[in-house]
Amino acid sequence: MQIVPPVDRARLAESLAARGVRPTAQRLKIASLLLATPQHMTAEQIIATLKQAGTRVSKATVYNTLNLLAAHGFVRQVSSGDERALFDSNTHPHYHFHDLDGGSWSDVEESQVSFSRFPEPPPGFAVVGVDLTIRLRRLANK
Amino acid sequence: MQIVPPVDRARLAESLAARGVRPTAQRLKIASLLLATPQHMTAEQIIATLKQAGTRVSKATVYNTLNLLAAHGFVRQVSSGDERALFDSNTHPHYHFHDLDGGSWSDVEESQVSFSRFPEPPPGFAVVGVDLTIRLRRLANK
DNA sequence: TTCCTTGCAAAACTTTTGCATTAAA
DNA sequence: TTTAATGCAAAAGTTTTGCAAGGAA
Repeated sequence: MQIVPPVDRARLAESLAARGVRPTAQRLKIASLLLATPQHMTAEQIIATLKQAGTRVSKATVYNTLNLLAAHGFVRQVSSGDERALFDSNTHPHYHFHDLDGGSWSDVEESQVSFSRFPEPPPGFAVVGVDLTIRLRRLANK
Repeated sequence: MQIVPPVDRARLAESLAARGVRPTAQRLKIASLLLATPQHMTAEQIIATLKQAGTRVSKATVYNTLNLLAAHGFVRQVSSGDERALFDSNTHPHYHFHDLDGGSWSDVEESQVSFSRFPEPPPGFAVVGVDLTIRLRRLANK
């Protein structure tokens, strides 16, 4: 199995450069892998996937790159509830389903949720984001 | 400053025993500290607070106790978004404000939020919980 | 050249575990 | 006395950092 990310490397390189991020080979590999589809991956999964594809990128570089991509808004870091950080390639506003049995995450489009009542932020504060995670369990099929 | 938790130790001991949890001195100290008011603490904060009050409880015991209390529903573990786990002494259904500048967390009552649109879980799954975190930033006071 | 990035190993952190000792039922 | 909990240190797991070597501007 070969990895052929449907991401335009040239365009990606431009985006990175436009933010002052030097588009190195390693960064392009990591970014195009993660951005290939809307998905959620841990650093470890990225390292494993790259290795499987014959690309060896050091752990330090993967972590540094993920933090860098997150800092510039190319990916979003999600609190997995477990121990390790998840990186989400969908940077549009959206929410999550979290399958507590299988551990997997999937996206819920923003339009699928609306609030008829929502609290005012405390004085002096502004709302800058809303994280909504819907926890799921598999139904017992009897 | 001395710690005098407004928690009835005898009643707390009963609650623990009722769940088959042996109410040891260390467990009562940790639980009464955390349950004194609705609050959010890390394991490290609990260790530090106990130490400041002259009580020395081992790290292992604090972690074990927090996991035990969480398993029995006396506290709830929250994904802090940072690295370390937060333990929330408010076990009623509720949501959170998270001050990204100060790092502090506060509660939002369940009644403060309602949904006029909410997604169906995928087939074969049931919704077992909803985590909502409203991220805040301090307004620039010009 | 000069500055930035990579990779490796080691360090830092948080949390868990093994095991002898101690406390609770 | 029997079973379970504590404390210590060491282990485990994830993420960061220091630094020499390599690559881009």
